[in-house]
Amino acid sequence: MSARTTLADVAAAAGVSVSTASLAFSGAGPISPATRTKVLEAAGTLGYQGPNPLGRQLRSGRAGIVGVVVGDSLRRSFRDPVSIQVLDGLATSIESLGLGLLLVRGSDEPGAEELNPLVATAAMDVAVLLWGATTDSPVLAALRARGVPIVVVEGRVGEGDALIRIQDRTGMRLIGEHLLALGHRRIATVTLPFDRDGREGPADPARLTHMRYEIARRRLAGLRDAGVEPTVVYETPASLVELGTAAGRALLSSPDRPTAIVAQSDLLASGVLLAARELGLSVPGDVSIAGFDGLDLPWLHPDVLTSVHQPLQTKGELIGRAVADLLAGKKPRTRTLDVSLVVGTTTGPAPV
Amino acid sequence: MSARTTLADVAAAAGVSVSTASLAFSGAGPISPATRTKVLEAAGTLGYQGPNPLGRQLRSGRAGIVGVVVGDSLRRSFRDPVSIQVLDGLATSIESLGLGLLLVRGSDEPGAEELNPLVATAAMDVAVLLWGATTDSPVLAALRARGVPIVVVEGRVGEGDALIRIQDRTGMRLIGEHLLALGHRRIATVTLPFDRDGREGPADPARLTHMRYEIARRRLAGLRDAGVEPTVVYETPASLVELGTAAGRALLSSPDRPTAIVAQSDLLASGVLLAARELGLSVPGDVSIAGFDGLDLPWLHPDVLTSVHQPLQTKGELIGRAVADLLAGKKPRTRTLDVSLVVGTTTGPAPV
DNA sequence: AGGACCCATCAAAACGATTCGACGTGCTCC
DNA sequence: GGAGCACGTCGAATCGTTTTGATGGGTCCT
Repeated sequence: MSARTTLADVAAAAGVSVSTASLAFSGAGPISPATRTKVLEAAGTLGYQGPNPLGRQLRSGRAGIVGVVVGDSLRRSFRDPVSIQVLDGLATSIESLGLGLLLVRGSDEPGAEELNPLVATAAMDVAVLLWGATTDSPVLAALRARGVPIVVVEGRVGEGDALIRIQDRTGMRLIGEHLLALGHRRIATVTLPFDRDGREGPADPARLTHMRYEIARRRLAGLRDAGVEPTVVYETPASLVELGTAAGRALLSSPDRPTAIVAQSDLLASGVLLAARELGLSVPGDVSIAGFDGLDLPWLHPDVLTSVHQPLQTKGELIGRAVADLLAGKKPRTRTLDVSLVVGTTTGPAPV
Repeated sequence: MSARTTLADVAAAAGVSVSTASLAFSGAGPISPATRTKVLEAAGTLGYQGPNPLGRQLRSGRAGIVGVVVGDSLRRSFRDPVSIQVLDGLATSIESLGLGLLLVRGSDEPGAEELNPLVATAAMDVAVLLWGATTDSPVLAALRARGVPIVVVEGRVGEGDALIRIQDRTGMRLIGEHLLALGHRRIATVTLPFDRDGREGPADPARLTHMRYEIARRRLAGLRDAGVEPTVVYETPASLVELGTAAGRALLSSPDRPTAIVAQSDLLASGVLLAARELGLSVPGDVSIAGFDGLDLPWLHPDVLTSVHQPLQTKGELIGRAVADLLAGKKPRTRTLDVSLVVGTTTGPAPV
């Protein structure tokens, strides 16, 4: 018990060489069933639990680990069911590849104050940047310097990184067209953060010109693609219900109240919906509300959000496939997933 | 680029021995500032990004990784904010120890159909079983066979495992006393799963006798400690809002409607609350509702659940400390965290 | 001036496995 | 009956680092 039993011990006990014992476990290479069972029996009596992963890893040069870099606080990152579902798909996907999932907090502050040392030192064969990596992210730089292959999700991709994303611009265009067809003309939008400075409130034109995060930018552009010019672009610092509620209160109690509000996430949209209920407004009678992501939010009952569904589970699996491709030495590619508009109970004809 | 540069290369370039180069990086042992910078410069020009973790790990015998075993599906496990917050606390805590967090799916089906191979093969220095491990869990058995030190959270502990838990029995007693003091006599309870068979609905006495999961058992016992004998014990297969709603509908539309409902989690309680609203019942006028965990649920606005607060973040940190202790070779202990009753807007005097 | 230290450096031995090439067998085929 | 072949086994090298014990030169003390 004190000194862990090693493959050499097992080999000695079984009366074979270390290499043969190794073959008995790995199954690679020819070995007679007789010796194989002999080795396995010896392992059994010695309480040997299979080859030490550390030794195997060093020799093979592979850690068997995929580093998943999430936002600086897990609590904040995982408060959004979107992340969870993607992570779930990813986990099952890479598990079937025999890989483990290392969770790495990684602030992408370009000030590079203090980079999580794990990013630089932890053993990982591939890294997945789960949200909106920006090109100036120090995490990205550190990983690239280490030569770790990178999969970026919904961000801006650098040379040689794989990218997985959805058609969010198209999705938003669909919502815009849907609302226009219903006769809406005064449409406001509640957006995801433009930048990491935590700004909250209506964005002035100047702020709209340089948006750091791709997601907010693309989704806003999608709305414009439909020909919708939002009366107000209300920015939030995170995708949280309470921030949606705050935005909803502000937008819905203004004198020139919009007839429709499009939020860039379902969590924000549900906040807006709660604000509308709170103000005694009928949805969609007085105001239509649409979101993005296609989450299942039971506590919104009996309402069902009109939203753009993205295949979150599939997204995770696709990330897993990208990981496998990179490990196999294939060239990194960009894959874009389809989305679909699903009309719920929260959008209807514009009030006359 | 093809063959990764190694410490030996750096040493050669700097004109020193490998051991000296190692010292330059690790900082252990004496080394002159001059040679140190010389080595670091050589590393810089060669693009060497510090010692290969795999080599270091093999030599030191430590992977620098804590395996966190969660339920069989991340999506289901992390749907509850409770888990997220604990994980967040744990992540920051072990990060400060310089350790990484390996997420491992682990079904604890005692049938042992197919154990996640990661449990048996992945490199980890300590394992944390995040929810309600039962003593017959094959995951537990596999880890113990490997000789991996184990921290169990809210489960039944085996010999030699550390255990972190909260005073949930006391917490439930507090809720029971609170309701009794308000004059409630017909009190029903909505519970977490007793077992993993997915049963849903009122539990008959037979079922109450063998409850596999500690949490449900202890929380139910706490209510009884207060002298409350629930009129109905409504079991749910998971801590989900919609299951709470279903339970609430059933309990609140029955002829001998209870005047108070205690749920074993805030998510369940909020579901019950939604059901009450749906049925047009006044809370707490017609029925009082209490939960457990102390979550911040903004979408319940303007209601605030009466609940027992448990220090989730602290819990995560405490798990981290237990991990550190085990790594330092200290003897595993059991730590129990305090809880406190926080009265919200959802409980009031029993209707006359 | 000589001996006792001390400090920086180095060589070599782990750490635990995988894998390549070599080496015997025992068999088949001509 | 001899040459060739396939199969199973083994020895040795290798992965990249850390760490221990030894070595050498310099400094300080007596």
